[in-house]
Amino acid sequence: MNQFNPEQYIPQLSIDSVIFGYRKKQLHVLISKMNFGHNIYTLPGGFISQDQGIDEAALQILKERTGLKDIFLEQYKTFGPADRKNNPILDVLDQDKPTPMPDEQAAVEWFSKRFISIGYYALVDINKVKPQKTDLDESVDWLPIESLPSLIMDHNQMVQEALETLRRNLDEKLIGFNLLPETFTMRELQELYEAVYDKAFARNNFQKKMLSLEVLERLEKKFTGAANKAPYLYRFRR
Amino acid sequence: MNQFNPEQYIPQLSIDSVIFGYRKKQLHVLISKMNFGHNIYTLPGGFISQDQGIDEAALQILKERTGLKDIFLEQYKTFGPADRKNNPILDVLDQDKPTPMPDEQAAVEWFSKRFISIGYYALVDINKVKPQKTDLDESVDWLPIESLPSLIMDHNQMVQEALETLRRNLDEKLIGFNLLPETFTMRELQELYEAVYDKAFARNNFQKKMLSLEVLERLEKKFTGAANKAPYLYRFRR
DNA sequence: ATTTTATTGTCTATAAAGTAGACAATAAAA
DNA sequence: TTTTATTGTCTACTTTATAGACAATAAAAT
Repeated sequence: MNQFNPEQYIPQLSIDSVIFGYRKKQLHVLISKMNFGHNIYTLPGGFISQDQGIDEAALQILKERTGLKDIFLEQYKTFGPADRKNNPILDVLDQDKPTPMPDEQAAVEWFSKRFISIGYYALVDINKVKPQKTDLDESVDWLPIESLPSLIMDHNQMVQEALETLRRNLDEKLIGFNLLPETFTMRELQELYEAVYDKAFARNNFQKKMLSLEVLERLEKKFTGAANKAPYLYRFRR
Repeated sequence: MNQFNPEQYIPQLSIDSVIFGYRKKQLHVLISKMNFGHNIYTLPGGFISQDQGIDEAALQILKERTGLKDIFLEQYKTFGPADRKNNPILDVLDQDKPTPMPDEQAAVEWFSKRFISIGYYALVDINKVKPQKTDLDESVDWLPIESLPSLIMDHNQMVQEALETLRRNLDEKLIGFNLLPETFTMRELQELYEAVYDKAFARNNFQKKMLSLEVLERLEKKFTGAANKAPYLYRFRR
């Protein structure tokens, strides 16, 4: 099974996913560091099998990297300027050093073309994910979106536009709950919103607004041991 | 210059554009009827030259079909289920009847693969457009969006999703003016909004809202000859 | 010349939604 | 028992949205 064969995969077309997680009041993105070249960082991505739909392909990539199969996943934009080539990988292939690629010749041919990438973004409960490495990854880690390294090609821009899409959709489509554990306090929900919009919200009005949406189910109180009134736990009602 | 050569054009990838125009209180879409087969209707589309960015390619297609070069054009979604093939064209090619294709063999090979299409939508002043035919068009016409024929592949769905995108963006991005002539009355603007949302608006409040946006420049009155108060003309201030 | 008709521009009143300030309730430490 | 930090909610105020009303007016009808 050759990854770089146009008979099996669609050439010049890739899928890249911005996988969002939330931890310590910060949005994080799953980033892979490749196990060749020097400090080549990329978004989790892959190619489209000839017999897979694009949503299906994106979901498979997500399963491979996160181990999860029930995931919020949405296409947001396709990126395709004329000069969009994976030069860092080509450079490595040119250097005649061994790489983990099965067929170097096919890889060179494959990557020497310009690529168009369909961008997806995903929202996951960061605690449920065990980042999985593929053959080409040295490591796969959650990095805070505020301090990402320089990514390959236009991947930094892809993250930025995914974030803009998330901001547009968070309120309207009520998708923020995908980033939280099953139960959470109102404060935790607010802190998530503040992380996404990078902006403070008034506590009283935030609570009023959220409760008015009638999508939250109030559960028992959460006694944390802190010297103050215990907050209620909530669950997303679906 | 072969249209169906992967050296020159990206294989398995196409661009299709939903070109919106506005006339007689109705949204219209530019639809081409192909000059082979029977009643094959499609969105204006094309392929991506190896040396063109996707936005560039979409713009070129638009220029070819409308004659306009300054156009509101935006990508909205990419369509790519696994079984997305252009069967109607393949059927015609199979029939061994003459078609306007330059190289039938190359065409068969080209179209026998599954295609992924990047969807764009455009807003134009319908009066400025002279629909242009290509070699493959029998006719290119403005059809009311409410009464489109059955289009090829998933093009009807592409129109529907383009309309949903237009509805989401009309207010926020103030792009409706691209569908109107240089000057227009408040009633004409309101009728456009009503056509897009398929919904009536209150005249007094619509005017108040539009004026509060401070993007309209009030010009002289328009004397139509009608037996009533003459409305002001407005221009979009940019 | 005056009245009539259809439409326009804008005003006011009311309703709904968003924002800001206040305070009692409370879990655990002091 | 008091203190502290936080939570849940109330009220007042501001802004925005919705609904009803009416004078102004261009041209036809009288």
